[in-house]
Amino acid sequence: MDIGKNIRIKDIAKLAGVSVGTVDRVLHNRGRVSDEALKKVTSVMDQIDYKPNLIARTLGSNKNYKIAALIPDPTVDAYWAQTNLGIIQAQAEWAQYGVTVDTFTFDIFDKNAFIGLAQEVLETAPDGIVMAPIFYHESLPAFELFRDQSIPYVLFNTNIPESQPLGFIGQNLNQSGRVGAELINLGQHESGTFAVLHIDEDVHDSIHLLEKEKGFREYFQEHRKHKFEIVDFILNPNDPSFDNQLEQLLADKTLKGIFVSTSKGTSVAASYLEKHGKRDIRLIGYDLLDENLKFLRSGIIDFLINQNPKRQALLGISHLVNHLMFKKSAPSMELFPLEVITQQNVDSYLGSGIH
Amino acid sequence: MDIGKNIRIKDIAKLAGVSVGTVDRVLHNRGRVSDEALKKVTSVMDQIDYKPNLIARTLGSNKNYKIAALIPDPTVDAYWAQTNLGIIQAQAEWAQYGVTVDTFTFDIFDKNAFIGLAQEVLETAPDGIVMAPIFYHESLPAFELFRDQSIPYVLFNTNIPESQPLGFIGQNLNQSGRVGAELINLGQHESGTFAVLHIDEDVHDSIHLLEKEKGFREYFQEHRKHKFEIVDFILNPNDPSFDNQLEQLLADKTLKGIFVSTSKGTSVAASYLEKHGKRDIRLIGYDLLDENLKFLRSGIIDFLINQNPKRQALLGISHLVNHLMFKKSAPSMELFPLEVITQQNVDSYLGSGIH
DNA sequence: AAATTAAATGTGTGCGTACACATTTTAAAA
DNA sequence: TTTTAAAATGTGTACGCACACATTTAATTT
Repeated sequence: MDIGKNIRIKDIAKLAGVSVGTVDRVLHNRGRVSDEALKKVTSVMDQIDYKPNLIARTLGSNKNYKIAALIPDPTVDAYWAQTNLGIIQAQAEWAQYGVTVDTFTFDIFDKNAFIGLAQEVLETAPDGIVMAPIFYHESLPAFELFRDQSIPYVLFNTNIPESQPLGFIGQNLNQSGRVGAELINLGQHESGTFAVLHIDEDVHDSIHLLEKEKGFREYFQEHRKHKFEIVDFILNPNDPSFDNQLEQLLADKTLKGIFVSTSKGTSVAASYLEKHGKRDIRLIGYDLLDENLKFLRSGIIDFLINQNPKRQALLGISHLVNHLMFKKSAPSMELFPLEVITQQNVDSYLGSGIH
Repeated sequence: MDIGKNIRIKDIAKLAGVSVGTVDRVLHNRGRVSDEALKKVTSVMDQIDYKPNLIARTLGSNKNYKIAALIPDPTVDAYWAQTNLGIIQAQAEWAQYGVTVDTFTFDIFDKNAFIGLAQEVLETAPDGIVMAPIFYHESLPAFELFRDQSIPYVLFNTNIPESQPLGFIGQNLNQSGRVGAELINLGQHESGTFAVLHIDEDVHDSIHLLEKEKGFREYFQEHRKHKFEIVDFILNPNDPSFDNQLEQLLADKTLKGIFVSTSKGTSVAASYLEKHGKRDIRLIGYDLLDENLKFLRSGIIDFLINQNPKRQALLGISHLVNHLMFKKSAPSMELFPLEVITQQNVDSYLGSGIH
């Protein structure tokens, strides 16, 4: 049919017996077209399958887009370091298309500084923003500022749907907790105790963590026949009683497994298990951080659930670029698969570029 | 630095004090340039970071690329049906860029017809080819034909590295078998038997399957402390003794788990386990086929390893388009992660568009 | 009917690259 | 030195779209 040449605006104009200008006005409905001409053009449009050449469109406009990325300081946290890698990769990928990405980092212990940073971002007048809104209350006024300037923003890691972002990239946290529960439960036949550990310097994403715990508990309500107790810890490594609390937990002879809700906490828990020689306690945690990988390979950690922070950032930026540059709209919510990482498949994840 | 305008060929020409034509000749080294001019241009190139505008480049050439996809008949096999979905998605994705994908299907039971099909493909004079070379010997002459016409080809599913394709998309099969072994071994404390089942109408990808088995066995050689026996079956559902062989296997009271190496065979084995009420035997299989999902959800299948045929095809075509249209080269081998699918994370895989 | 204004339509140019072709410079032959 | 060929370099155009601007046509007003 359509082999060889593609249909161009010019072709439509010829078929409709009008000029390309008129076709252009119809296509983008910017008025100033007579009913007669409109009818002629739409009639042609109905018969043929016109697909605008996105390449040509983009070449014409040829704007240099500036994107701002707001993330927690990657130098003090391995999780956000991975996020940063995603930003760097996106930067490299889109540089040829004239996209620049400026990263703005904030201190996860200093909520109040956040809004100031948002202001600072605005002063650079970016064309779009990607951010990880880990401070709920402090993010809301930032969103308002962005909307006032009608700067589109994409969220990742944590969703705040009521802010109506252009898009969200992340995971279903409740389901993530369920996966954790499933993995910890696998092949456990005797009764005993499971522990859920939230290890974090701050409670900054407690909603985040509690959502996982909720899913974890739901799973057991639905699936468990035998009697199992779930104990719950919210631990701060800076708390003087931190060591004590953990040691006490490990002293429990009936302890069968530990589910750690944070990526950083995973390796902390693992080092305790290692120190006490508790290789038989199943440990489930989050993310492919170097520390975690070490413990996964040595068998202390049994499973890691991959949140793929790198890819979250990468896709967030791609989402924005597609919107700005190609005027292409992607689904407003992209939920990543809940990847289960084991000793045997971990390398296949590390090897492949995107994942 | 580089904010605002990007460096264009025109800019380089001005800086070097030559014309754009000369710069063009240097960039694409098509000769006809004096040593002096060459030096001037390369000197400028060393100082600045020129990145050609891929959009403009593509617009200029503006060829309509025709890609041929060679796959087994998707109407008779759910696995290849998924592959076909990937091709269809790629088709939709690239249609706007003037790329057409023609699918050529072959009968997996008729090896001899394959070379004829390859000939047929060549007659349509495609600009590139993606194929799943499941017939090793029959594929070799096809590759030769493609190379004679210098038509680039990308392989997926099965690799034939010695044919030096433009790229390969697939998985590490040995490691895949290891993952299967790891999952089957998880939490098994008593001694017993594990079975490896190759269920397939034909032995067409036996190398494929044996590679998985090799990895499976290697894992046990390295990890198992307790005594476990591995039994091995190569089954053909069309064989009259098929039922008997399977029933006999299930009669073994020490049987702890089954690892099925094929996607289709997975649901076949599952239906037997269901029929005999053997819910305690761990079953590991391949791929998110509808049949398999049913058994995974009902708990007959414990784990599925996702080969992601859809994405393999999708990426294979993208690889080719990037090569042809954007002259961008991707890594020549893309090994997908070995995704472990469970009851609890399966929906997160089905939901997300790409995975 | 002529003049004025508004509406409708058409024309032209730039975006950055690649490539064909025209022009200039240099080297070799007469 | 002039002629001729070859090498080097420069110029112009197409690719498809968007948008600014020029031109034409229709509707009002004088």
